[in-house]
Amino acid sequence: MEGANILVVDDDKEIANALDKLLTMEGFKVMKAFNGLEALDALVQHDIQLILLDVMMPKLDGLSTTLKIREEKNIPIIIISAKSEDSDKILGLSMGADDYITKPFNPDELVARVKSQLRRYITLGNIGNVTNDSQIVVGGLNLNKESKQLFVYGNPIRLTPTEYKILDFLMTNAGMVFSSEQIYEKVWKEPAYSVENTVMVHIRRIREKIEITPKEPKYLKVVWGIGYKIEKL
Amino acid sequence: MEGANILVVDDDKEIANALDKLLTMEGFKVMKAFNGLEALDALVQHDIQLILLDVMMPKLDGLSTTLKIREEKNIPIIIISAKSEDSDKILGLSMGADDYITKPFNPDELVARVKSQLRRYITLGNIGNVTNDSQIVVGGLNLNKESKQLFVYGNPIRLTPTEYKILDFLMTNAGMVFSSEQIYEKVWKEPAYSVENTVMVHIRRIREKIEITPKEPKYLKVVWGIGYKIEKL
DNA sequence: ATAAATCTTACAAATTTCTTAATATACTAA
DNA sequence: TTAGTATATTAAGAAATTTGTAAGATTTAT
Repeated sequence: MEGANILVVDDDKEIANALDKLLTMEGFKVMKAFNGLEALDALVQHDIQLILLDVMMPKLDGLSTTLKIREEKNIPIIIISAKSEDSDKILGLSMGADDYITKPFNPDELVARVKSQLRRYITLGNIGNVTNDSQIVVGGLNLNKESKQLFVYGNPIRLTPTEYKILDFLMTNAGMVFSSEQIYEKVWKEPAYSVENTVMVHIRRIREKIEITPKEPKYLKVVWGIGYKIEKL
Repeated sequence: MEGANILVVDDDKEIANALDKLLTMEGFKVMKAFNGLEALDALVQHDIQLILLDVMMPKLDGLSTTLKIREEKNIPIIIISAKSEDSDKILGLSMGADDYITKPFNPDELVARVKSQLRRYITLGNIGNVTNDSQIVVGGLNLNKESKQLFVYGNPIRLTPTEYKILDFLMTNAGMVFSSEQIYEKVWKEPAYSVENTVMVHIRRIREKIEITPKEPKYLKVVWGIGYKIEKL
C-alpha cells in the first residue's frame, strides 16, 4: 500500500497542495490535476491507484469526471466537496464514487478513508489496469475475462475452454436470446451445418456447474437471465 | 446486487428494525443480530455479503467485532455510530471497516453507501467467503487461492491442478527451500518411495509458464525466490 | 394425444495433463 | 581435468479430462 499512486484533483491549488503534502507524508506518491479533463488525461498517462476528486471545478466537474472514469476504470474514487447536503452525497455515490468526504475535513480521517479504500482495492488483488470490461457481471454470475474464471456468488468455478466461450458470449449479450445454431456459429466460428445438440450439452454442463436449481423453474429457457434457446429463431 | 444478504447488528431493536425495513424495501435480504457475538455467529452460519455494525453494544462492541471479523473475512463492514468524533472514525476505519456513518443518518445516504460498498465488492468478483489469506504475493507472482489463478505481473496464467498445488506450497512457504521429495510428499500427500523426477518436470513446466528466463541465471535453484531444490536436504 | 422442443444420459473420440525414463548439461570436489 | 552428483531437458506412453454424438426421456404447446 505504501507507494500507491494517488491523483489529487482540485482547482483550488492551496487545497491540492495541502492534500499533496498530507498524503506524501503518509508515504503515497501524489500527482495533481486541476480539473476533470486534466484528471482523465493523467489517468491514461500514469498508473494511478486512487483518485481524490473535488466536485466543483472548471471544464469538467467532479461528478461528470466520475462518470467518465467509470466508463473505463474501476479504481477507487473519493469525492471531496464543500456541498455537504445529503442529496449530493447520494448523487456522488450512485455515480460510482466509493466515498464522499465533505470540506472541511479532518486530515486524519481523510487518510484513514484513503487507506480503507486502498486496502479493499489491493486486498482483492486488483492493482493495475483493471478496466471495467475485463469482467461481466450478470445476476450472481461474475465472469472474469482476463483470467477466464467464473464466480457464482463468489465461489470460483472451473470452466473448460468451450464452456467459457459460451458463457462469455451469452453474458456479453445478456438479455438477448439465441438459438443453438447462433451460439454454435459465434463460439465455434464455423457454420452449423447439422442441428446437433452439442451446444445443448454444453449448456447443460454449465448449468450443472453453476447449479441452476432444477426444481422450481423446470424446463428453463434461460441461464439466469442469460439468453439461450434451442429452437430456431 | 439485489438480493445480497446484509447483516444488521445493533442492540437498539428499534434502529435494527428500521434498518431492516429500509434495506428490505431496497430489495436486500436482511438478517439481524443484537451484539457482536451474535454477529460473529451469524457470519459463520450464513452467507453474508455486507455488515452494518453499531459501535456501542453489550458483550462485544462494534470495534472489537470488526477486528474479529477481519481475522476471518473480507466482506464490507460499515460502522454506524452515535460517536461522531473524528478519532472514532479513524479508529474504526483503521481497524478494517470500510465506511463509517454517524447517527442520526440520512436513510438514502446509508442506502447509497451500502450500494457503493456492494458494488465494489461484487465488481471485483468477490461475493462470498473471501478470507484475507486468499492470495499470496511473491515477487511478481500473485496466486489467488480462491480462484486457483496465477497472475504473473498481472497477466493471468492458467495452471493445471498439480502445477497449482506445487506453486501454492512453494509460495506459502516462500523463502524456504525444499527437496523434490519434500514437495512430492506435501503435494501428493503420499510418501515418495522412488526418487523420480516427476516434481522436476512439473517445476520445469511452471518455469516455462511464468517465463523464468533460461538465459542469464542459468542452472537456477529457485523459482523467483520460491524455494525448490532437488537434492536431498 | 401428438408433435416439437428441450433435457438427460451414456459412451467414444479428441485433447490435455501426468508420469516415467532416457539423455543432456552444469556444478563440485578431488 | 575428471569423475561423480545435482539439475535440466525432452520425448513418449498412461491417465485423466474435455468434447462431440446419439439415443432416449421429459416437458410444453396444440
